[in-house]
Amino acid sequence: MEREPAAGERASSGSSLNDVYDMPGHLLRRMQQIAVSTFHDAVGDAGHGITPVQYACLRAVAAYPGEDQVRLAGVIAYDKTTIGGVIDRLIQKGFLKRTISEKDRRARVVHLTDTGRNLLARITPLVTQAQNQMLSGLSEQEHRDFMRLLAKAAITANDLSRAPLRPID
Amino acid sequence: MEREPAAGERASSGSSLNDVYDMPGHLLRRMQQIAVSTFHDAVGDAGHGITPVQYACLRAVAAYPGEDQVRLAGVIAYDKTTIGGVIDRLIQKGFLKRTISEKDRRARVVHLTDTGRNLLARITPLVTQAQNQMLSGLSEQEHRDFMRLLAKAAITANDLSRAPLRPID
DNA sequence: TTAAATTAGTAAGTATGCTTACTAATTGCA
DNA sequence: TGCAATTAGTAAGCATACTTACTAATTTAA
Repeated sequence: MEREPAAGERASSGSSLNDVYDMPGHLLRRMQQIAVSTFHDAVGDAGHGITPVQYACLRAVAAYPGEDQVRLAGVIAYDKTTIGGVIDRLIQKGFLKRTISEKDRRARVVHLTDTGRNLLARITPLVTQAQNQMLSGLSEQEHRDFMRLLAKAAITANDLSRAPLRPID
Repeated sequence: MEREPAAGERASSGSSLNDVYDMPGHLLRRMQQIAVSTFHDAVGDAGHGITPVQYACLRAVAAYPGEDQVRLAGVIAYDKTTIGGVIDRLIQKGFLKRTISEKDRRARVVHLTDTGRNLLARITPLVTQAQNQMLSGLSEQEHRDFMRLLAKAAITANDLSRAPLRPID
């Protein structure tokens, strides 16, 4: 009834791409999963239910106040439809405000509220702590090497993603 | 009306964690985004709409045919509620079949169909190609270093995620 | 200068990836 | 043995993260 899988279809214990565990895609998904977990563990109730994506969005608005949604999306490499919903929820929570641009009536420009600014200042140290905890299995030298290679890979592959990073200026 | 952000809240151009771009969480999210894009670009129509997550699930079933959903989830570090939906869609597409376990009537055991096995064999080379393309900005030595550090980080931080890897055996 | 092309944003649809809460089945222990 | 605790799975809810398709506003170019 049930055919056994061919040898090549089984997980190998070798070190080539025969094993899912050796695929960058799998390991990157794992690390992202871990990043989200440690974010929530570290920020906890201090974040009023803020998510990693929402945190990055607040950072982007803090760095570029008064920018429109498309440009903010570019700063952190979000899809424009994604950032719309993220901003909706941050407005709902009282951390952002959105107004129609005076220069271009299609565009909506975004600003932090005082509450949003306070939240950002309050949780940023917790986020930093989570970021370090996530890589605590690496030595300091390994940590530096890893970050360098990760940044290099992300920069050179930037245009391969659907929502590339588009820096302002 | 609008208070300007304090200096510490602006994106710095330095190299510490003051800048979102230097945070592992941001870069890992970026690389995951890139991984998903390159997967779809490489697999294209040959995959019948298969996703990276569905692909990993098929690999897990190929490696461990006849396992139940919880153990399959553990093999690839998926949440058990996530893998339920993934398997639903793979059954819908005709790549998997699910039956009630004879040993434990709570459990559902999963097998590949012939169609699923064929798909897996057909697209695996394309997936491998995508995995390499994603890291094509790194030299061969950097690629090896990166993979070593990525695997080390993922292994040591395994229990920090909500759905840790739980190998069978 | 007006029509075409582009751009900003939203809407609807699908697939992760969690959370909490629940049912049903099994296990363990007093 | 019998009841409590555990376990497998699903359901419902929410937040990314994309896709395609659309409206409205602005730019470009003939």
